[in-house]
Amino acid sequence: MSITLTPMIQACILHFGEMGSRWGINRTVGQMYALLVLSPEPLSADHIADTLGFSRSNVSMGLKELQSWELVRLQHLPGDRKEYYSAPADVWEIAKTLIEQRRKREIDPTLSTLRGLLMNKPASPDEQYAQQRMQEMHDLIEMLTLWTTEIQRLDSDRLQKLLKLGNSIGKVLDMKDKWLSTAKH
Amino acid sequence: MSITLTPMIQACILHFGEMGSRWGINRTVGQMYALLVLSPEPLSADHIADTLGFSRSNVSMGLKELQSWELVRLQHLPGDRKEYYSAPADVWEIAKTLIEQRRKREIDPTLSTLRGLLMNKPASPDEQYAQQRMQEMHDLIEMLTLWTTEIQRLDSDRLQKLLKLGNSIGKVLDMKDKWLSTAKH
DNA sequence: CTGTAATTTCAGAAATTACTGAAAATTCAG
DNA sequence: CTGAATTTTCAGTAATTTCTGAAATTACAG
Repeated sequence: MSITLTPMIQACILHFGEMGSRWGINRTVGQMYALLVLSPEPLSADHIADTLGFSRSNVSMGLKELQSWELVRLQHLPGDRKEYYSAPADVWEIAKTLIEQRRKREIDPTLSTLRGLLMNKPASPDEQYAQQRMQEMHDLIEMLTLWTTEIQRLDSDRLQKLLKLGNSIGKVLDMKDKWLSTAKH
Repeated sequence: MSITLTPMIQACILHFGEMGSRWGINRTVGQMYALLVLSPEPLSADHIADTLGFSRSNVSMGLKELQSWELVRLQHLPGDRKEYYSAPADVWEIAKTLIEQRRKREIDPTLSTLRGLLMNKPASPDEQYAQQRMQEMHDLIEMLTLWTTEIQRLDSDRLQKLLKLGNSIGKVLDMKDKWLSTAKH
């Protein structure tokens, strides 16, 4: 039989449900996903509903949402008509998906909204000032986005190495620093 | 008189209210902050309430929340008994504060929860697998946190330069890459 | 002090979001 | 096809979150 909720696993699921809800993700959907991530085997919707004590329909909607985020894979087990769901086995894979989806849904629209507003000629000193701030926001967001895009290119192996190197990331940034100060622009 | 809501400014405020609510920030609080950021002058709570059409008490609570996030400064204008609020003039400053606060409120507790759970000896294969995933999550979050900590050290000027250099950030990461592949660990 | 201006608190109303059960739709073995 | 197993939809309810107005508190000029 599939995964059981020991107190330890339960605690983890509750925590991530809570965290999810602080980041705009429905608490029960967060719990469902935590369960999937912690489970060594794919789970059926029924099993999720039973384990977490949610209605079957709630689980159905939650899974639909997780699919729209591309966070779960759907698979059929041979000789079983039920559908089974699983999360990627690689945490970094999950994080990358989250970042990517969040960009598509929130960052990109924000950037294009800002660009749209910045097309207008300022009609007052207030608007002129406001546009200044909008430009700054736009540029900052765009830069941070570029940055994370680069980081997302790293595969898990590469990341693993970085992980082991620990915070010598500092050194990397020092290098960048040095390079920056000599670059002429 | 203080800032007026032209359609352009209004649109920006509405957008950020909407975005805020997707990231766990109350819509009206998001709007209040957008207004403060876009305003060249500090604003009184009354002015915010009038401009955005919120009740005075809602504004009071919103400002209290923004203060708890350390996102606004409170100041008194000479010869006026009212309190005036303003956002930092520097967008990067704002972003850094947001990151820092979010870390304090969500990331740190998550890391220590995970560490706590990882202290327990696994009592079943399920728990053993679950702990493996928890360890991976912990390490990934810790690493990304270290990373952003480094980035947060950059001051606005430094960032400005990076901004102007555009996406040659790619080059920086290539350098890191090269360095990584030669490093022996 | 006193009185007025300003701010905060908080109980309840309003709005939003989440969840459920029943019914509809889909899937697929036979 | 048929019908049982499974999943989805959705209208209504429950729960949560947000917002307000009235009252309480605080701040301070005179």
